[in-house]
Amino acid sequence: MNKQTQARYDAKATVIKAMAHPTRLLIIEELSKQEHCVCELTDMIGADTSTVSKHLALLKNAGIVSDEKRGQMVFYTLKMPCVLKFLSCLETTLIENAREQLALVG
Amino acid sequence: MNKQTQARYDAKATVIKAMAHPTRLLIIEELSKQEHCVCELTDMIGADTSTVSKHLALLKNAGIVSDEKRGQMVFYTLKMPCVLKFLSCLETTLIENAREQLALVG
DNA sequence: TGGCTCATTGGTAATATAACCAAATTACCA
DNA sequence: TGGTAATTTGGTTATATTACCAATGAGCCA
Repeated sequence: MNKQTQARYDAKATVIKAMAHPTRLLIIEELSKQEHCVCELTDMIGADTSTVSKHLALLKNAGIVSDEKRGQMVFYTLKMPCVLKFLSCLETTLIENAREQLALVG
Repeated sequence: MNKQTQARYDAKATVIKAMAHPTRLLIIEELSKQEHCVCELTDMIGADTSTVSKHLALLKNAGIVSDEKRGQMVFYTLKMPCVLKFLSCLETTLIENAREQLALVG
């Protein structure tokens, strides 16, 4: 395979990998409604602050969210709204898949 | 967090995780053009057959592709066309991100 | 300044992923 | 039936991911 083509697949995979975690999906969906500081997200998620911070750093690195420091707090915003369409398509597909499974069973 | 909500995030993450690999993205894009047998995909990818087979099993398990055996060969088909829209949105975002990076430098 | 809160970074251990080789399975055909 | 090709499965090793704790950095205010 072409080197440039490979690089493009790698770049896309990096972004998708950043989405590929339940906690980070929750973050994305919450940020799609409104911006949040790390502390709010930490409350919602119920994990250690450092864990949440690392998830956010990963999302930021992938270009999915952006951050802004205001006072002591850091607010995160969703930067890539098109991921939402995908997530809703995913939801639909999951429901369909479940229906199929059910049909197989009886 | 709610147990059911958590389960939904897990299910979505599973599908996205299945996409989160350069080789599997290549497979998805190729299958979006037409069905392919494992041997054809193996040629394109240039990895061991067993490696490709495992990538395909993962995609199938996630409900992204489906397979059909015809003779000795197994043909794979894309089952979730909406992933393509997402990939093109991703492409756009990557270009935008690159432009931003460039702007920061020069 | 000193102490408090919010957030990030470093370290470590447990788990998950991914590649290859080897072996097993399935279908075809001489 | 024996042999060959296409796939899958099992095993192993190297690497990546993730969670938590501890320590650090940054901003606020009494």
